[in-house]
Amino acid sequence: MTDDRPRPVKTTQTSLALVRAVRDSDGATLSELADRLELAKSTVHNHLHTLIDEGFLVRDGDTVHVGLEFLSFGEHARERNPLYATARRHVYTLAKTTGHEADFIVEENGRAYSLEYAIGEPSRRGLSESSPFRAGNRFYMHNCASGKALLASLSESRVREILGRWGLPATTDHTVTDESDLFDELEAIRRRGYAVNDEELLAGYRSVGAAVTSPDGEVLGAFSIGGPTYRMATDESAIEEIARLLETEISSLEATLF
Amino acid sequence: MTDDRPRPVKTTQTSLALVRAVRDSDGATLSELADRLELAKSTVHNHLHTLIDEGFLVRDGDTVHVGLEFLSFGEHARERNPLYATARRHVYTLAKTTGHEADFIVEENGRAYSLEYAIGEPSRRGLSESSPFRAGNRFYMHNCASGKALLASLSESRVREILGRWGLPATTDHTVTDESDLFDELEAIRRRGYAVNDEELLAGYRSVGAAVTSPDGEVLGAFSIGGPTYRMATDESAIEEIARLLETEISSLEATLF
DNA sequence: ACTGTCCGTTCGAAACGCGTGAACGGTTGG
DNA sequence: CCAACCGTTCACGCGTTTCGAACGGACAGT
Repeated sequence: MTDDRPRPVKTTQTSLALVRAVRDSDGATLSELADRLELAKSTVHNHLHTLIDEGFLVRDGDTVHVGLEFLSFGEHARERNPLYATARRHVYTLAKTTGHEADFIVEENGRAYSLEYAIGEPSRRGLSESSPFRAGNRFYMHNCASGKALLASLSESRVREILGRWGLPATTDHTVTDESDLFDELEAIRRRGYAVNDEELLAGYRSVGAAVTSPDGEVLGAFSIGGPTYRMATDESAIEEIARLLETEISSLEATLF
Repeated sequence: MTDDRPRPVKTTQTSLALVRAVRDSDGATLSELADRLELAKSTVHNHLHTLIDEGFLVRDGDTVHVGLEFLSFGEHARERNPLYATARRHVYTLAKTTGHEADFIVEENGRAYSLEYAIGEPSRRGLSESSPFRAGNRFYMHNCASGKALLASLSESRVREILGRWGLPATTDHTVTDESDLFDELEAIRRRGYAVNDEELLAGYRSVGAAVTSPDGEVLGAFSIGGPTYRMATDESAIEEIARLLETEISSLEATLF
């Protein structure tokens, strides 16, 4: 499934690798990129200029940045999701009522993409302390609460397909990396109705997630509520309370899907 | 300035052309794309599969769509703008208080990109009637209100550079297509403090825009308020009222820039 | 002023890989 | 059961990308 059976277009791949590198380093110079990707400067030069010409990159002096042209495509992809407009509102109310962080994610190509994200009480945070999360973030399915909630609603064959494609990479030492352990947990999630992520994605971050399913049983996405461990209590009752909140919010959304 | 002095990477260009075609047709099949771009099916096949493999396109049966991978880059580009978080709130309040459509745009590479967009009273609209606008939209500078407001705040040389790069294409028969006419209008905009777009972008759409400038005179972006002609009155006083609203909102924002 | 070093840019030459078109297998509908 | 559509595969030849070396400009140290 991972095979590039059709001959991959290498040139496009290097262009995209450049764009990724630019985003990940939050702005980079031509030489930096040539070093990092082990390409000749002239090669990078040509790629950068075509990407700049197309609007996907912007130059600011000697450094290049990700261009706003991406926004048009990103918004397009996001709004293609029929649930986005409503889910968005639910994210805001969840964040506001809990005071924690809330987001709505969907599965695409075996990965979890955050379509909307909100913080409940930014006033509590120092200005320098910004969240590592934002809309558009891509996660693995097995190490975040909403991802696990989604997996629990998918068929076993689909889950195996996804795990086969992406594996179970560990991002902390709490990450579940054993496939049968994960299947056990998915079973528990189905019983409980919600999933918990206890520092499995990011040390010091805890969250609770639950999936949205359409009347005909199709899984549409998942909401999660989370925050730093010092604000998200670990005891059963606190978790339960958040889960209950999620469930009522989700069932009110599901009621509109007739 | 428009020259592709450095050899453009054609392969990347066709990949991007494919992605554009997919977005513009809101999902397309391989054969459609091959027809439209006059490429061999095998060529399109290879491009699509690498783009899918990278997450920038998604396949749904025989049709491909824009992938959520774009969202990550789009959000990155958007949040790189230091004004985005605050401007966003102002867009919402402008939309709410006026009941019209409001947006915040910035200039990049001589084009105007909408960073945030909101509708005041969606309840008035039929569900099928959705706005042609959304965040991420890219406009020419000369035929939208905020674009003209931005041009009016830029140096003449920069304006000439932009017009030289992109021209003054007409999108309706109200579009200003003569360069000296436009310069006259920019002068008027500087006097008045705001710009008006009277069906110059889109027939039946009217809007008012004004620019945000930093304390040291740098132009940071522009807000606009607009709507269908049947809701946006054309008489002087109504326009003036909206302009005044814009100005107070903008000066409250500018006050926070110390 | 001169040198060293960094940046991006240009250019010719060489090989690699992209683009092609024809043929294939699968599915749908007449 | 054939026709028409879809996406897929493959070998071949040309075009493009890639490279490295040389260039010019900006800047800092001496």
